[in-house]
Amino acid sequence: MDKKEDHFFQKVYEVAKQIPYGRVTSYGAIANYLGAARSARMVGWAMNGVPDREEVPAHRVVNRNGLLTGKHHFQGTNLMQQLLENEGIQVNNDQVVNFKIHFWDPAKELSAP
DNA sequence: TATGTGACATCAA
DNA sequence: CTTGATGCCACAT
Repeated sequence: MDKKEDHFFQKVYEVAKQIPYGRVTSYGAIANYLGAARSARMVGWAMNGVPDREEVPAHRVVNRNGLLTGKHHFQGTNLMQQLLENEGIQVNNDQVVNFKIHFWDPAKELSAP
């Protein structure tokens, strides 16, 4: 029957988990892919509510400017940056270098099955 | 039910 | 150029 469920958060987790290695995306891009372009904030909110069984690489999700706005939510002070650099992504001053080069657009890469 | 909040995005001055 | 303010939607209390 009609079970709405939190398909919003669920979808965010799904998309985030589909982010390929060495790539990054923006909250707005995910929100746009979900059809809630104006709910970019909800994407970040979903990250804050990531269930333990959901392994979501939130460190691969940054804001529109490629700035690691959510790094404060990670353990340590620069864990998010370290994770990104560990994947070959250059980060300078809490900002992703060549962001558009590493940018991964779900609406384009996933582009509807 | 109403109020507050937030890991964004966009515009204006 | 920088800073401020607003909109937005879903969740929490």
